[in-house]
Amino acid sequence: MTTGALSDRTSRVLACLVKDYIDSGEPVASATLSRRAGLGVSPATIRNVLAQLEDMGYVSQPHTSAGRVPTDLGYRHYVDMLLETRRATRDGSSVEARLREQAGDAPLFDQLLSSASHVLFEVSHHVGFAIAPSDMHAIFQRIEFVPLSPARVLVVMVTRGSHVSQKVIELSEAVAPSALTQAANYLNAEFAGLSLDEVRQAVLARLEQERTLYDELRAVALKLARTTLEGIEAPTAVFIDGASSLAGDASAVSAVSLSTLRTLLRMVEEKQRLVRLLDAYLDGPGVAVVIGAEHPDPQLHACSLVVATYGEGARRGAVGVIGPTRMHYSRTISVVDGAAVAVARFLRDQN
Amino acid sequence: MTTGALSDRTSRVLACLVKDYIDSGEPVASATLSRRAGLGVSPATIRNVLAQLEDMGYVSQPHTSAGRVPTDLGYRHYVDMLLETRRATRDGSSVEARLREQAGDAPLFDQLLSSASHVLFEVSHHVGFAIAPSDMHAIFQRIEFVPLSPARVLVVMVTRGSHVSQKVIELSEAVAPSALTQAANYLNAEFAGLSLDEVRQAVLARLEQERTLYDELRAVALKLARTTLEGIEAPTAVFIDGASSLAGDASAVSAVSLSTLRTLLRMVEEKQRLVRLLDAYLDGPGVAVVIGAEHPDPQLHACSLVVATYGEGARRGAVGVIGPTRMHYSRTISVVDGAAVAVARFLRDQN
DNA sequence: GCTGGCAGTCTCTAGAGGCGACTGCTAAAT
DNA sequence: ATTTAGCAGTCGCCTCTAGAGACTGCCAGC
Repeated sequence: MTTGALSDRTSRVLACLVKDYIDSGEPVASATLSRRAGLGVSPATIRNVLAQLEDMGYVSQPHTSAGRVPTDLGYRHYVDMLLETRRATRDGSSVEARLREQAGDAPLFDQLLSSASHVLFEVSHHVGFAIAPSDMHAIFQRIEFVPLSPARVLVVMVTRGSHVSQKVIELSEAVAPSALTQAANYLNAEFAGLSLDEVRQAVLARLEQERTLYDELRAVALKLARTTLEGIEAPTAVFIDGASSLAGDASAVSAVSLSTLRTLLRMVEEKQRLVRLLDAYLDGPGVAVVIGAEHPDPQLHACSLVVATYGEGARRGAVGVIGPTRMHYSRTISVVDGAAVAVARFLRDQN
Repeated sequence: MTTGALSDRTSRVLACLVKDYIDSGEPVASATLSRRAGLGVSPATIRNVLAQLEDMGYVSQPHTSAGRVPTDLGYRHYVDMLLETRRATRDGSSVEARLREQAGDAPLFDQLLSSASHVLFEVSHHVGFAIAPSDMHAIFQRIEFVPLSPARVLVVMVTRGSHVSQKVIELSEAVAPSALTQAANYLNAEFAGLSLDEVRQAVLARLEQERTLYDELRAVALKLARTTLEGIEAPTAVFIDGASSLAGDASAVSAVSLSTLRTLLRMVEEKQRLVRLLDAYLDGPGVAVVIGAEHPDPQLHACSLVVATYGEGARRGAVGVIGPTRMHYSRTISVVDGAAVAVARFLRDQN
């Protein structure tokens, strides 16, 4: 028997073991499997099968006289089976309905993502998250200058997806409110629709070109734009919900160790960490599952990640769930997939 | 000896006990106090004092043959002493420096508060928070309409303190972009500087008054304003940092129970809960400390709250720290006080 | 009023023993 | 060759016990 292909019976025993362990959280005994797997074989036979599975690394024993527990590889086999059979039977309608109810009819995209993370949390009881496409907010739509004091200006910049960034800039010299308005008009007329990078370059080019500026208005506008774009990064918007569930998990079993808990909480605080973690998995389409030790970060070896992408090309974002390795994969995969489909549809409908 | 006034020696013993317990986390023995209190009396004498303190409810024994642990009342006495002596020796300069470094030179007020919560967390190693004055964002400064599609408009509203609110509204009929611009100009000219409530009322009044509207531009502007102000609440801005430290606390001692942990985490998620909790303590000026069972919420009986207000009158906000009852009060009070002073100064400088 | 000494109380830890839950192995059955 | 039944063996967990250590409370003397 080669590693890749398990016989039908062996595979079935493994699947039953994983399911049982996910439900009970306790090592599964051969007698239990004999009763539940529906194979009509005795515990002794199951024991033989289990011995093979253990040799191949799919299950392990916490101690000599205990039942079997799935290893990460065991989960992997189970999840792959699930993903295989799912292709036919996806049904995210209930998630989509919930999302609609939660987010309202005409949400901002950010609101939709926030709702998505919330729904994922509520349904899965694990930490839910949603990430906007990285270029989401990178297209310049509009700029506005609000005078605060003669030499201080609040800049409000709207980028695609109705995202609003703000910044206060200090001017070297006073600028009249009317000049600010005109500067904004000029910039809006000239640059709307370009990417932030393109705007940046265009602004610098023109400042260079028209070094001897007759038109003082333009000069002010371009300088303001330059200052505004300095150091403004369109940050990837990340929404996370359900951090409080971590405490619940920790009480149930200490399967999720405290250091893991802290890593996750810190991730909630520094959301960029999550983005970095996910970058590696944002390639393929559909639902991906990362289990335990498959994570690069050793602190997350006790966690699994279920993530699905939405959107296409560069405008690709992700939604997903982070929970303990022992999670209800079947339901979680359904839910995450449903959420991704719903978000994708919203995005399509809007364009 | 009456309850209110402890003799000098008794008070000193209590203070020493509290300090020691805060450092060590373990019941303090009479011998230890005899050594450290600097009173030059034998353990037996200390035992007599402790027996009195126990009668009066300032300390308790976890079990018969253990040292003493301060009760909430004991902490209270200690903290009151601290607050008394602090009046002379406040020194928040290091906190202010840190805050400046963290927030940069010309931060938005929201950024300042966010930095404040972060600094409080870093210095105290407990959960730090900062709350903006409730009316902070309630003065209308400017409005802007960005067309998304013929019948959908993104409204960007700037209120005092450079706070930006946004909302998408659906129009019953298409409005030309130029009309939107003019509407914004009109509203900005008419209503800047009024409170949101005043704006709301004024808009309704004018709509009523000029029922037969010649000026279509005005009609559009007022209707847009009405729709915008519907259901827009200037939410109290709350910043919290350091939730991940909770996990650390929980590992150190389970003094902070899991249900408490969950309550706090949920508070981080639903920030309005924190505001509600604090409302009761936002009356007086200066630093307030709420210890253990003094909290109305029984889930927080294991926690203490150190909070200071800044600003005056209705424009009063708060900064503070939430941590276990056994926290380093002396340092925490310093830090919170320093942060409040720094924020207050920033607010004063800006006006 | 303070102090030294002593008996008493309680926790904590380590070790022993019994119980229960499974497995691995072997030998017989299919 | 596969499956099964039975049995011996292993290990975790719980309880019980005993001993050590840490303090206190109280009493008698200063």
